Amino acid sequence: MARPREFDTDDAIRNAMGVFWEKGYQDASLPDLLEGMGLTRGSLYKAFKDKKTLFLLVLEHYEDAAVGAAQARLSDPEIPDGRERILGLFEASAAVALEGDHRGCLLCTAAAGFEMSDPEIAAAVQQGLEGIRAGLETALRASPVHHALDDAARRALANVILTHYIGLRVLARSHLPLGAVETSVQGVARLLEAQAA
Amino acid sequence: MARPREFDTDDAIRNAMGVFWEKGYQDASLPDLLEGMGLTRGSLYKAFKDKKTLFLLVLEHYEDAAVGAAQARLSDPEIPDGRERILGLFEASAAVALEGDHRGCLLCTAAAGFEMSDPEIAAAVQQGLEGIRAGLETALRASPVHHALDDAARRALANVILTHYIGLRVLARSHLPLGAVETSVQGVARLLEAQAA
DNA sequence: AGAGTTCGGAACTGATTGGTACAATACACG
DNA sequence: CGTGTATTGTACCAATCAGTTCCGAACTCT
Repeated sequence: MARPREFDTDDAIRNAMGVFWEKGYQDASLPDLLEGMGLTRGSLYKAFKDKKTLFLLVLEHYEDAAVGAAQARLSDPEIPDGRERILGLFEASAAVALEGDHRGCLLCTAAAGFEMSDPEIAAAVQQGLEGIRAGLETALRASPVHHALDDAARRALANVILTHYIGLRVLARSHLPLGAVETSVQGVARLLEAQAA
Repeated sequence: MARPREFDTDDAIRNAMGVFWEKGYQDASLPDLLEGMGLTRGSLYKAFKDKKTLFLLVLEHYEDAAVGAAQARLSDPEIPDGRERILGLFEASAAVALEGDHRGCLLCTAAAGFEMSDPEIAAAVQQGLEGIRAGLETALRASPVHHALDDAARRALANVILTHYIGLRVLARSHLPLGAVETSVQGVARLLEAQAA
């Protein structure tokens, strides 16, 4: 009955994700978003209400895309040993950083920022990180060394690996030449070498 | 020759550290700082030039105080086994978080933020984190299991533990009830259990 | 006591923040 | 081919940002 939208909503969210991913929630200004999304103020506020709502949509999309990809890798049946799936995830994370992609992980960056004082954003970030942890637990179930762990122990180990993942992603973002990114895979290997309790 | 300053510079920096620690560099507004430091705009700019310079002084102070305390713990001769020193550091970090102190680590928060695009801030943060790593290496030298490691292997292990430390501190700040803070000590214990290469 | 300086505090600046109001526009439907 | 409706783009808004200016007050030294 009226004029149709000139842009694709999903495209816009994808582009917004790029901006938020690079700059973080607070440091992505509205002009930044408008340029990255290729639309104007009026369109953005009509379609997405406000900056925070847009960010929540972006987090949702990130969870579908990036977290989903990680989960797929962590449950890949073509790699029978779950330990190798986890190592592969860390290798890939380190590799993109070493290739010059210093965006890190959108969720990890958000977790370190002041925007966590907003309960809705905090809930979305928590959900995403729990998705990664769930993927890690799936992989641990497929590890010959760890599959016999009880639920609590498996969850604890997944938490440890998740902590390591966050540290790696923060360091990847920081541009700091500490060498920790390069040796991160050794670290996870070390975590997985240790025998179950 | 003139009117003396009504505040102590070191006190002011300490108070500024409190504000930056809680809110982060970007999110600490000038009114926040003025209130926390108990002085007015004119005084602040006369004494500290600008916000960034003040933050660099705060980072310096943090390195002396917090990083210094960590290093002291990591080289404490009363704990002969360096592994226990490291575990103690993580226990303490987790404990303050579980007691409700969600400030995390000033350096780790800064490392995850956009302020790292400033080279002076990045350099100061790097120096602080390298201080922590140096402390970890010192402790590893006092570990019966690890003291025979060559320099590269010890440094790699220290990097791994540092990565874990950053992840823990970010999670402590995030308020997320992921359970990773509670089990973090297990994680480091796991890292230290593994035999040397 | 008087001269010389520095400090403290408030008013102000220009830029930028996220968000809104509204008019012009372009399309779908009848 | 017009009418109605949703989108678009621009101009605007108040609030806040870091930083500056300036004058009166307070103190030290002679």
